[in-house]
Amino acid sequence: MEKEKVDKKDHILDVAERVFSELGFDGASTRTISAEACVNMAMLNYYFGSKEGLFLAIFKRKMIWFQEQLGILGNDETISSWEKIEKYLELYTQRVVSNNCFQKLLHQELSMQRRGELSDQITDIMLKNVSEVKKLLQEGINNGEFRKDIDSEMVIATIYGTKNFLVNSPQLTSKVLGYDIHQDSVLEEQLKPRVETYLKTLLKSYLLNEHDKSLK
Amino acid sequence: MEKEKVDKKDHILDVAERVFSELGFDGASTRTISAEACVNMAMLNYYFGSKEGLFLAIFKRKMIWFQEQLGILGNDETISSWEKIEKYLELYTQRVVSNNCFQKLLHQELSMQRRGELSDQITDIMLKNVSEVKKLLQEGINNGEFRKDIDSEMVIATIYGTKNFLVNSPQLTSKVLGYDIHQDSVLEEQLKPRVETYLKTLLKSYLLNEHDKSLK
DNA sequence: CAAAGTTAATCAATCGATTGATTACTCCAA
DNA sequence: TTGGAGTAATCAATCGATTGATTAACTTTG
Repeated sequence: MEKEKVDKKDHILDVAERVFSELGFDGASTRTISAEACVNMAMLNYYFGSKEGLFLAIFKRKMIWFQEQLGILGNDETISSWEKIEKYLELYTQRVVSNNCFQKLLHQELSMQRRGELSDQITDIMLKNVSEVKKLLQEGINNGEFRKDIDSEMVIATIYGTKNFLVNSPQLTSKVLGYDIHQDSVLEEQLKPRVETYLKTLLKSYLLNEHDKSLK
Repeated sequence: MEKEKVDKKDHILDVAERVFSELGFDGASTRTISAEACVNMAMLNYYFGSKEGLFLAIFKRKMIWFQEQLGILGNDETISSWEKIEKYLELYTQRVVSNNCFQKLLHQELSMQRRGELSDQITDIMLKNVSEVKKLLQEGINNGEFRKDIDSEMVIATIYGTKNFLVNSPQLTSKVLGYDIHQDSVLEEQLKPRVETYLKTLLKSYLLNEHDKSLK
């Protein structure tokens, strides 16, 4: 019984996460969510108190997963700074493709100034990722691998921003690129390797010193 | 008469733009907008047909000026392709800074697939801008100014995406950059020139052929 | 049996949109 | 210049639909 209850709550959270990310907070009605989850509408309030409570429950569940992901970025001393950036880009594009629903929801909520409590928590988590990348970039500058005049913070904005633009505006992206990125197979086999290759090339030309570029 | 009518429509558009930006599309009710604009509720539908029509009218009004500038830029035969890109970046960052509320709202709407008609029309208008930039890039490739293997569509995603990331998540950006971009003065004097310089440097290192870079 | 889980029905509030009536204005004939 | 027909603009009132939330009755479970 207790286990079934947890499973059911989890199932609701799964569906609600998807519907919220598709329609936004206001656009996703409790009726739509409950219908998609095949549960009675009153169950949402029974389990989570309110629509906002449901929304918060989704984030709290995901935060745990996020903290774990942060640990993955271990410090490998055997590879160059540029190779670390490359590995980070591979990890990042992979994670984005497999979690693009939540990523979209996350940045939608991040761009809303209301519900400030929640935005602050998301911001803090994002900051941890940012500082990890900044460390990698600074390391590359210090050991002479990267140019000294690079704008680290802007580079991060480019990495995250380029991905967000592509994933968060699927209709526009699909038309511009000429294939439908709503399909998971296209996302995985077309967009992901293309973004990965592009970001590597773009950042290599910006970050690396001239004499290092020809070596690679 | 005709003039007053235009003025009133323009006044409604001004107010609606602000309210939409503050509350989002769903959060901004027609009642709120009409009350703020001191007009009867029915006037919104009388003038713009529907709430969506009102939103689109705001959007189209904003787009006209920028597309004019783009057209002028594309037809200018006196400057190089790279200089055109530079000028475009200047136009773009300037517009973003002075319109960042609405820009945020725009990409929020674009990231939701509901309200198909509205999203489709926004997408179509955006596509025009995209194709203009693509023309500039292709021109640079054809005349040998740019590298032949650049990914034009991804470059566009980087331009738009980098900006969106910065202005759509003001809390996060402010913490990362170390100054509060909610202040208009900071936005204008700090962020704008920094983004402009960064994007120019980034794209120059990616787009230009090696022998051209040293010339510039 | 009692508590937890689940359901259909319903609540008040608010939404976008529309109606028909009324006012303000334009324009042309007298 | 004036008066009235015709059009555009504006208004209060209200429509049906949908929203999030709640109730009370019912079922399952321990």
